[in-house]
Amino acid sequence: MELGTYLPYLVNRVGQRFISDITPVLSEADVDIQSWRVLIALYQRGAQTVGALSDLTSINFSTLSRVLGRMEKKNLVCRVRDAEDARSFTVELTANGKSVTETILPQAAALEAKVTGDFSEAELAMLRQLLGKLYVGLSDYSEERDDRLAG
Amino acid sequence: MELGTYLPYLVNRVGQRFISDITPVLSEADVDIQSWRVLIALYQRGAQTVGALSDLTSINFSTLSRVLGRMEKKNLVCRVRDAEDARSFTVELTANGKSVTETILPQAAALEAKVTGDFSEAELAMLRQLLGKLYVGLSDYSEERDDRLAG
DNA sequence: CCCCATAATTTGCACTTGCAAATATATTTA
DNA sequence: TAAATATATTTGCAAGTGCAAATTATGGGG
Repeated sequence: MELGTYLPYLVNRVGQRFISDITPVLSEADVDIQSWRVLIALYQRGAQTVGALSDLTSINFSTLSRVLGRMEKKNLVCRVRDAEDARSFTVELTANGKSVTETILPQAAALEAKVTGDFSEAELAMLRQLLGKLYVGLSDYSEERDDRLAG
Repeated sequence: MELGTYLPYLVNRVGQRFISDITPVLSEADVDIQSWRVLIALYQRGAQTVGALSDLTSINFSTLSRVLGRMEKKNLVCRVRDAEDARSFTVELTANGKSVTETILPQAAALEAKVTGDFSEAELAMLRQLLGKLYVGLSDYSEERDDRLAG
């Protein structure tokens, strides 16, 4: 096996670069990378329970709980008891959170456009599709493993 | 912009899944995810300086320094002063490190094979190529930014 | 109505992380 | 050749992280 063909390596390397490239933009807005993930998720998918948000962002439950704590302090989100199931909290963007997101979003989009400048539309579509398909494969694998453990 | 087309989101999600899927295998061998990255890099590319290893693995310098500390304690790697430049250390796999890597590697390969079971060879090749291309785009962007800062 | 099993979220704790400053060595300069 | 500058790596510190245990709340059976 060669490093340059090892998928987790290729994926991780790109992920890290994305983080270091977006970090200066985020610092400007005093938002950390995890909070940014939460902001986009909420902005694009609307209010969510903590659990749903954890699925959506791939941020660990307890970590997310603390990320939300930080975000609440900065008045980016608020947590309200879910009306239907009082065990859950519904997390929603505050007006300020929405506004901060709308400040960062165009810069993030510009970054994405810039770094994919050499891609054709077809290549971009293909990359997105393949990443989606890979995610499905990985998720199926996780579920199989969990089922095995559960008996 | 939609979450499902936002590249950093798609990439990060896949990266996280890879981590959670490989973690049980690594725990078995008492190796953490960062150490695993270092092990593969050294195994496939041979001994490296700390700096080269940081580039190769995308692990932050100071973090890597401590990861190497842990790995040394577990007798996975050793650091020797570079013969040509005594500022550098050369990091090399120990016999034990090599053996641990060879235990994990087939399982990691099997995981990759399993999660890409639905991919054609062409799709796999395409995915790797596009991730490589994206990495180049991201790296060019980082360099431009650094140049701008440097004046 | 109360108890128990279950589910959603948070917290305690020990450890990891990244930044910036410190250390160690190399190279250039005057 | 001593001082100044540059490069490679490590460390101090203040957060951030994940696991497992604790907390808060639901819903069904007695």
